[in-house]
Amino acid sequence: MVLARLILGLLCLAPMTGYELKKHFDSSINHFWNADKAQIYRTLAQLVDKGYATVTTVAQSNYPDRQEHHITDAGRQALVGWLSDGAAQGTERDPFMGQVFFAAELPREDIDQLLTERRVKTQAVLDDYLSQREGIDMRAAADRRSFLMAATLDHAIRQQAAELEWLDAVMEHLP
Amino acid sequence: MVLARLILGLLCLAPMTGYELKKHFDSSINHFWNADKAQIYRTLAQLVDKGYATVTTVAQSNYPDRQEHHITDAGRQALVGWLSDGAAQGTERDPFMGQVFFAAELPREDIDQLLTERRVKTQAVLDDYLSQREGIDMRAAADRRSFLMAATLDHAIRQQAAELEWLDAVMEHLP
DNA sequence: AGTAAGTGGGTGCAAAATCAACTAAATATG
DNA sequence: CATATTTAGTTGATTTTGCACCCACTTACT
Repeated sequence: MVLARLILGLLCLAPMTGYELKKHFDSSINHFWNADKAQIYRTLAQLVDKGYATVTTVAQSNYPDRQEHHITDAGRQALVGWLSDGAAQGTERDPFMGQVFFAAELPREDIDQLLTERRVKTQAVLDDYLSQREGIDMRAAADRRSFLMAATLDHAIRQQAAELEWLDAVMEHLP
Repeated sequence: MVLARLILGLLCLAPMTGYELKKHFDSSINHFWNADKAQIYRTLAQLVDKGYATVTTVAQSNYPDRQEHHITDAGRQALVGWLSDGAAQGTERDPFMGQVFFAAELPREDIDQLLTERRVKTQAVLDDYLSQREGIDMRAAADRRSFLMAATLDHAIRQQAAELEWLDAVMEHLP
């Protein structure tokens, strides 16, 4: 359901193929959502037969035909409906915290390793987000759309930074 | 998969019924995972027929029989295997950030309302976490197990606090 | 006396998500 | 020249999750 709305959101910015949607998910949406391509294509099909999008086949000289998906007015309404229906509350879900919660089953050095490993990964994710942000933040304050999109990336950056601080605190005080 | 490990982790602390597991999820695990009770009972059944747990029916005078689930050695090994298999990296997934990402489709006052509403909810979640922490932090530094369990709650608290700061920043600078 | 909430355990079903493979041509890289 | 990678989309099988319902009995509330 959320995926359907996110796809509508992207189609609202520009008509797109499933393939392009997948690339957007991998590049700009990845900090708060991701999706398997099979799931994207199937959701796209659902959107079409609900009347939220239409398809037009665009032939290309060298590459396969593009199945361009265009949002309809009904689709735009559905999107706005979702946005107006109140702030969503996603259920927290982090397998790593589960590992930490039960990490006492491991010997001390393995716990340290677990935390260190996560620290490396978190730092890598943070670096990725920071480099993503470099491309946008100059004109981000300009229009509202860009500002809000950049803001979600900032959120992810803050979350990763907070996690690094937490990891350091845990590693320092672990008895 | 993750749910199965979390259940094993809880069974590792003490033998339990599905009902008790659900209560643990709702009270102490909720800041990083939650689970439907149907899902818990089914996963429990899977654990039993994989040989990771055994059931013993304990009759009670007044209340229904308890199907007490005990972790086996194989179960303990599976748990430790998961913990040793490297730090998990959960895929970020927050529908609210999706709403923010596309919020420019809404008129300005609706955006403010969306953010304000989320702020209220986030504050409520934070308050809940803070009150949960009050019951544990005195002896939390004592043994490693309690420390690690409390640490995951601290993580959730930091995340919620970071989100509040972010929300305030967004509301202040939104063009 | 009647209703709610708690204890304990389930079933059925439908969405949603994941994994893996398969098609098929073009272009880039070694 | 051979092997990836990119473009574009599809199918099948399986797992995970969520929601709604059902049983039966007990204690607490009003």
